[in-house]
Amino acid sequence: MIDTRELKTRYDEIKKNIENRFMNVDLDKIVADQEKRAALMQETEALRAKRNENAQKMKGKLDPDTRKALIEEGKAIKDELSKVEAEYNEIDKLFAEEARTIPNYTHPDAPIGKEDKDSLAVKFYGEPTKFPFKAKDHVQIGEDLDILDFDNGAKVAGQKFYYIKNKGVILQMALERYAMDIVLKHGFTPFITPDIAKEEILNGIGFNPRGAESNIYTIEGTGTCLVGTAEITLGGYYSGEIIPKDKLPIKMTGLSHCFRREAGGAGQYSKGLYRVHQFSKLEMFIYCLPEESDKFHQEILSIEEEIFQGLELPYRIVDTATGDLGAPAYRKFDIEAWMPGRGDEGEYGEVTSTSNCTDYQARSLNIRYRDDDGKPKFVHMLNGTAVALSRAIVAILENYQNEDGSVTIPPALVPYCGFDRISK
RNA sequence: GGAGAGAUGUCCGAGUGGUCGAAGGAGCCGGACUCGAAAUCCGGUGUAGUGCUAUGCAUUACCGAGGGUUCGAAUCCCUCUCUCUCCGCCA
Repeated sequence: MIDTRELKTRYDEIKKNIENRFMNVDLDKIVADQEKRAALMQETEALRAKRNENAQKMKGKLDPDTRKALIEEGKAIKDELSKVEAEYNEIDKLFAEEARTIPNYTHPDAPIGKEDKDSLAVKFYGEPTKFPFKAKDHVQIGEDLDILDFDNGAKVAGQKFYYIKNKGVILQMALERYAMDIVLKHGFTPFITPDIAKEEILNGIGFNPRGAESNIYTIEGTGTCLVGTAEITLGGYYSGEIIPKDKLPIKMTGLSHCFRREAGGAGQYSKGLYRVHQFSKLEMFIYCLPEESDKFHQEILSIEEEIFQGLELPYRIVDTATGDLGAPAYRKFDIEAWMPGRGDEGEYGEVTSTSNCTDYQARSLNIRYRDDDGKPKFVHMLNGTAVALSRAIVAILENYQNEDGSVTIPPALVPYCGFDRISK
């Protein structure tokens, strides 16, 4: 969440930001509730001070009458306090919920716009792959080669689940290791994280585990959820902690399964592996000093480029429009790889995403560092995809397909695969 | 899964319902001593709020988390989380 003390001092900026993000947040009501809360807080604290004073008076030996009078006074204070406290708790809870709906501030250079198409393509790498034959999509390629099986995935687990088989398995493992090696070269500490996290962590990262539009699977009666990304488990790792300044930046990379409900996510553009309920992903995560987060955001993006350039896949980088930013993100860059089987003649499809969430998540999760003046301050937190295995496989199968139905393995992956082609 | 023990500040650790934001130690910061250092001695040293006559003063909350009992809770009761020990089961 943002710093609610800034609701008044940066009111116009916050209001404008909500408009730019096309969000439905009633800022004036939140400010009014904040004032109500402050008034009730003062009242509560004054009563508590009276209660404490009354209790102090009763420490020593007292004659029975004085003692009785003090107890009566204490009881009266207690009754009044419990009423005021109840009112305060109600408004406090409401205000906290409302404050959480306010999005993060936005980087001044982020393109302003409502939708996906308002996002700005800031870089193109390589030429979209062309074939002298009619290109197939990855579903057809994968099923023909018997490396992907959607039918049995649906039978056993349901719609949008799949099996990976045969050399497809080796391809996925090769990709994992290939990406891991590149990320490690840049000084990240590797993790395999839990695939489950507590709701409070989800909330702190900015995911809403509840509600009809939630993309999160919750596990009935446990207070926990299946993670949609290792961003959650890596970001929760230091929750509640004060990190010594000299430990920063902390760079982590985590492999996890990712589970997403994707309610209403069917259709042409999300077929096959592109949008599924479960996939594996290697995620990068950085905790750093506030003044360094823009720099590290660029570093994550450049590592993502290194991974996709190494695979020799054409892609573009998109600077995400304000209306498409998640609430925690201050700025977000996506890499969209060329996917020849997407749409009629191929299209770019998202394969990575990196966000600078500044101190928005750190404030909710209470993650701080001790500054030179001895005061704890909130760290900045950034995340980025190293490789989302399912989507990377879409891009590889479609770009490296051959007319005979076989798929050439990208040269960078051959040492990891132990073969250079998948054919029938 | 069963039985038991525990969770206190940066760390270790004491704590009989009121004199406890919390003994004692370590660490850290400042000072004295020293040519300098070590040792020693003296002083200081949590976090998050709120109010105001604002580099300060006052006040509230925080002893794993959340409830409860009480005039008053680190201390008593309940629930939960986590850690440790033993048993069972198991890749």
